[in-house]
Amino acid sequence: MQATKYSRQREAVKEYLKSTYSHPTADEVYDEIRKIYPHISLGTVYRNLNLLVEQGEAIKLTTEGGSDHFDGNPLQHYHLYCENCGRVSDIEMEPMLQLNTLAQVGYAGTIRSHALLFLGECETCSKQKQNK
Amino acid sequence: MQATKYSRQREAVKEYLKSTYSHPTADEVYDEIRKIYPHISLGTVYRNLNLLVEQGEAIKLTTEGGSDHFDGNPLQHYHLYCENCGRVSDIEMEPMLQLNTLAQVGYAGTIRSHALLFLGECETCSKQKQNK
DNA sequence: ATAATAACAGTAAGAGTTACTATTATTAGA
DNA sequence: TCTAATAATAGTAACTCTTACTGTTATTAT
Repeated sequence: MQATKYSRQREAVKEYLKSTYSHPTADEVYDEIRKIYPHISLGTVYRNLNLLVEQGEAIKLTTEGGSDHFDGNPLQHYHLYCENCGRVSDIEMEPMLQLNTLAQVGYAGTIRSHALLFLGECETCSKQKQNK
Repeated sequence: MQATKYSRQREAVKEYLKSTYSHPTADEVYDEIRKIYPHISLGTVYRNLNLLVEQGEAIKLTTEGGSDHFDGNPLQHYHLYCENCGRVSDIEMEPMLQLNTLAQVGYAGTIRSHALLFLGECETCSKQKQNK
């Protein structure tokens, strides 16, 4: 089997993800980590992000905005995708596990979980539009 | 301004989308339409799919599975993404508009709508696993 | 019929992500 | 502490999905 070896690059990726609420894309993580490890490669960032997701340390968020976003908080919670700036922010709302049950009624397959993404505008973009 | 001209290719794409529940990807639409118009180009399929979405005739579904899926039923409803085969199927369940309200509580930005995607296994894949 | 132009086919290019390869870092054991 | 095994890396190439470009064709209004 494949033992996981320590690496400072992975540690840096993990630390950064755990320290921010910005839900960065792989590219944004790359830009950030390069401040500490200027020679880190984008592939390493992707590999480690995916590894963290596999290990349950992070979550991958697929949006309509092209690139995936990553969240260092693996506890189930919901997000808003800002249709104006593309940023993702946390929504403070209880997980609605009953949605799975409701969906299962009348569905012949198996519901395992759900991904709920709110669409609209983040605080910053909302305020900017008000000032016009 | 840009008047929309008729085209048989677009009509074929629209007809196919309206006639199926398979939630095809652009590539699957391409394969289907080529049976009638063997020289249609993939770019034409993409252009028309996006046009139909803009016109409110179809919906684009972004999943973790790489390519987007398209649905010719523009009325709000939910879907299941099969984590086994990648197919998308309809979930018969009332739209939960109250989710937007719940999310808006305590969120400083603007909630406009939501995308709810169930994850699990479609009927076919569920049954296959039972038979093992 | 003709002229204007939207849409097309075919192809190239772009974005995001993963795969490959030679080198480096980590780790377990002598 | 040195050594051998090997996981992880950097750098780059390749891949998938999607959009953009260009010369040609189809549609539409006159």
